[in-house]
Amino acid sequence: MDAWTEVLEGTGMNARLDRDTSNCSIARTLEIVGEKWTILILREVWYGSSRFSDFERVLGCPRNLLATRLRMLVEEGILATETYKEPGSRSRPKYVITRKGMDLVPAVMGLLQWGDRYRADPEGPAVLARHRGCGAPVDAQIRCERGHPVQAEDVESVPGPAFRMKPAE
Amino acid sequence: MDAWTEVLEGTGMNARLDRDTSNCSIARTLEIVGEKWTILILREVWYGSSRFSDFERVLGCPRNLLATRLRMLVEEGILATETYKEPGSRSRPKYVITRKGMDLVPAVMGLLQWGDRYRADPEGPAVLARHRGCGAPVDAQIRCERGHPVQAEDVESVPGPAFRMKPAE
DNA sequence: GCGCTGAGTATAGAAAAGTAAACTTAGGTT
DNA sequence: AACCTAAGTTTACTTTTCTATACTCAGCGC
Repeated sequence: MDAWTEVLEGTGMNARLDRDTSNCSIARTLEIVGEKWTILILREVWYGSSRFSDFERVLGCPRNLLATRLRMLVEEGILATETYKEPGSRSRPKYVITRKGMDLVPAVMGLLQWGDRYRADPEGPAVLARHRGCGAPVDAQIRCERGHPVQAEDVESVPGPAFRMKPAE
Repeated sequence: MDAWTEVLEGTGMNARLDRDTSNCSIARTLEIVGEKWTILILREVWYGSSRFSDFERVLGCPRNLLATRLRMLVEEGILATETYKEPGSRSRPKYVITRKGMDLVPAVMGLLQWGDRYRADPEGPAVLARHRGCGAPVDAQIRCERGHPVQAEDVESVPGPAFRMKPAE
């Protein structure tokens, strides 16, 4: 009997299938970064872009969508605005990543790594990620609190403190 | 001067802004897992569901989209079909995760972890991930090849072997 | 051979996203 | 004062994706 079956033993309900999925952390993260362009904007920030025109030029994304996504990312605290000033021009806003945005890097690294492994061009990936200074390639790994590297197969999911059942109809 | 500026030194072009983004591993991964429901289906597989009716019940996802997503995931080799048979019923297909699918776990763990940190209910997350056996909580981390844990700030991105410029117009 | 069940398919309408191009704004230059 | 530029906003239109519901299909029990 697994952890899902245990919770509701004897009630005839199924914790796995009848649970409330509205408070899922994966789904909540996707509400923000799951829209088209959002992760690609973050990718460009990570690669070093910061200006509206940078994003427009490299992504080819429509200006209205770009403006909407940037506003949302700033509202969520994933990006912050600062100002820059080219000589001879007025001050304009630029976008920089925050700690909250930096904390998305492991997830994005996971996507990058999977694409590198399964969908790269024959000659390899277009971009490499490496440890600044040390220069060694980096990757996303799962680790347990005690420091052991963990295989995906060795991860189990169990109901947490905010586990709830679907409201009855 | 960073690695992006170096590549095209003196050409007047900008490697960061005028590069070809069509071979980006992040974008290619998102082509597959970026559609609505796809990651949520994988989440349920990871939590232990395997049948069409399981996914429909727990996700509340329209049947045609569910069928489309499952077919795509099988075509991509992320899920595989097996058969199951309940006593008194005919054999029916079920869906199990493959190695290729397992390799998405670090990315999904990254999303889970970010949601747990920034968007969880006050009482905590709905689901916990832990190291089977050892029982300790697990998380997604970035590591360099030499084994050091790496902060997101310490990751730099540089042009890789398949780096190309945007075709001139 | 008839109904039941799980696993789909078909179709039509609604919502979201994408595209293109014109318009606005605010300061710095001339 | 008129002009330029980056960073948007607005509008109108097309395309894609999502949703809801009805329908089909294939075996098993009766």
